Amino acid sequence: MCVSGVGKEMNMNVVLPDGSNKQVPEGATVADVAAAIGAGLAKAALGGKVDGCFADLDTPVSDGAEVSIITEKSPEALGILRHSCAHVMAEAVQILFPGTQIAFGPQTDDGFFYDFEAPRALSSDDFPAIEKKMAEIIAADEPFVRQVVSRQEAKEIFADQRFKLEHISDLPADEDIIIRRHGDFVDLCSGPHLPSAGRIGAFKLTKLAGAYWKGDSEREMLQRIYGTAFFKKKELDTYLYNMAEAEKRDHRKLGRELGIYMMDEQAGVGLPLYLPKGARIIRTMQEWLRKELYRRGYEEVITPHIYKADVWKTSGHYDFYHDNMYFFNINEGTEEEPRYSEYGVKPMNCPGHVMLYRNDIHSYKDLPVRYFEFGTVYRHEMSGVVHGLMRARGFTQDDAHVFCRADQVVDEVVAILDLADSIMSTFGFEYEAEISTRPEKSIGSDEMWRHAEGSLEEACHRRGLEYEINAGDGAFYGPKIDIKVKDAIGRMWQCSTVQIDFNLPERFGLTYRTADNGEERPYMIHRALFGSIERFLGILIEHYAGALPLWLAPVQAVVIPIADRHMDAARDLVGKINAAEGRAELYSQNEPMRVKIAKAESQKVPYMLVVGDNEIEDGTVSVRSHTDGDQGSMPVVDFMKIIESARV
RNA sequence: GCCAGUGUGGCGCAACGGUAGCGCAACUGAUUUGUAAUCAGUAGGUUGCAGGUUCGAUUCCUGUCACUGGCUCCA
Repeated sequence: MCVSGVGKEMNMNVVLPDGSNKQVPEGATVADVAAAIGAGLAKAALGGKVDGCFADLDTPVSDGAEVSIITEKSPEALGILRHSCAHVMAEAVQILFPGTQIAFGPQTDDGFFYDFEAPRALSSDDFPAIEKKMAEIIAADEPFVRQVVSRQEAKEIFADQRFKLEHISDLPADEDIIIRRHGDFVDLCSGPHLPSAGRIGAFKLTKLAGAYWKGDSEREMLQRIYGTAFFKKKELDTYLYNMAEAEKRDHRKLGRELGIYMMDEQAGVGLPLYLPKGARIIRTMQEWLRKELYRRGYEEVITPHIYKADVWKTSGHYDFYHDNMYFFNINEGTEEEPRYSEYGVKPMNCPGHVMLYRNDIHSYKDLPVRYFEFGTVYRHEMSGVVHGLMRARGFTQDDAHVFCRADQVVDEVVAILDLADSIMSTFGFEYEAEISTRPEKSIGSDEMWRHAEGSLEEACHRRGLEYEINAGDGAFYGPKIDIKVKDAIGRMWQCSTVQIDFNLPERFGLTYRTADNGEERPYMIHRALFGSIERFLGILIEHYAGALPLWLAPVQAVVIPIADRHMDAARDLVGKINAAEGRAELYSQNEPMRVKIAKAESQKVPYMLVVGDNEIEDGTVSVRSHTDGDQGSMPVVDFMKIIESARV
């Protein structure tokens, strides 16, 4: 602690987060401290106890208090701004639509939202009016005032706000109730908030959506308004620009423009049809992975797309997954004496692999058994959730099941994580991992869960893979590791999943022979690393904005003859590239070269090869790269090396 | 499944209570072309679908299907 003050006035000492001290005049308030430090916002401790909000700027600071400072640059500052902006929005909505019931209004990763139940349905046409009112509120620059009230007082204050009343009754009885006033608006909210609304530099309402009260689909649906806010207008502009750019990468748009896949209303919802280029990419992905899997001790299997309903009854899908499955009946008797059998289209590949395992007796010495399959599955997803290739009703998993002994689980999971990492780095992705643990409703003993969860964690540690714990979010049949990858606009999509399953080995009665000739149940590990090949492709398209790397590009090069007399030489070059397992196309249309260049560029083809008099004479080719532009000419043999280097 | 919005020729868009227009693409012809789109011409839609209101609807209303955003879901 520092000693005394200087000068005539009595000074006190406050402690800054870095441990240094600051002299402030006696009687200084939180605001004074903030000003003395030159901080935009300050969170001051009161008498040594951090209060956790910004609003009480006029609260005096005591000698020796610890002060933490939040400036506009602090990581939490933007969230505080946005949450405060949510209050401002709720205030505006209540003014414009008296009688509106307000629910919750938190910050999000890139903005904020607030849930309302307005007297009439809101629409985005109301945004300009709401934004105008918000601007007025912000211009008035009133402080957010924190207040601690009793439960009874709170109930009176929120007498006409039924969601707030419900929330009050959910709060622990011994807890103080903190409310926040801003002008005439009052919210049940502990903060923290900005000192005053005027600090909101720029905001914009972005979208209107429905959201269930408390996230419960059994409860009423409210209207949610999303917005975003920043300290500076320029930051908002940058954000909006980036969002617009991201939209251009949407795989649904690029999928059409680049001829990758299509949807047909007549075909049905969520059933993509792959055009030649899309098929090409998917096969390339599969070939790459197949080689990798063979190298890593997997065996490929092929299983049917449909099974008799009995299989699904044994697996449990018939009862627990019925609504998501396609079932049908077929007459296996005669017209006179019909005998109907029920079949189900597979929503997962597990039962097939389980039956393959069950086909033989297994020794403890034979384990692990690793079966993989590019298994196309169909799930009748709810109509509102389908989303291009990311969430379809028919898709192909790079599915595998590992049957192993308890003592092999960690090694197997380590190997899977290693493969997952290899995939992600090969395709150019960063990823996040999380472990989901035992949910409330689950099967299996405590012991099994402990071992399984411990194994997953240990495997992550061994790989040096950081993970978050998603408590209680595991499947009912076992814990899992999920790996998620970001799409163009920052949405996270689950790709890889590694799940331990206590259920199917039990239901299908899987066993292996132990060293002492006993019978033991094997562990079963489900894993899919692309997850869904289609989803992975969707993310890939967005990640590369359609310009796939050479080894994945469906067309690696287009050959452009300058005039008709160069056509034969151009055709020869295409043949040569394709003979070397490359993928080239001839642009033979009667168009000027620059038009062909333009078309190839818009198709994001990695290389454009120009063949004219000079090239034919020299045995060269003029190379233009999509990423780097005109490269001048090079001997054909040199370009062939580039193509060969991209072989899977 | 729920909430809100949208639905016009292959694609991207315009119009709007009075019998739909543009660009790209397509087709035909000309041009034989040297690094991001040559010129001219032709054809193509009863405005998702079904009802209703109206003298008359693509435009208004209802239902339905699909799509978009979000919620819930993704044993």
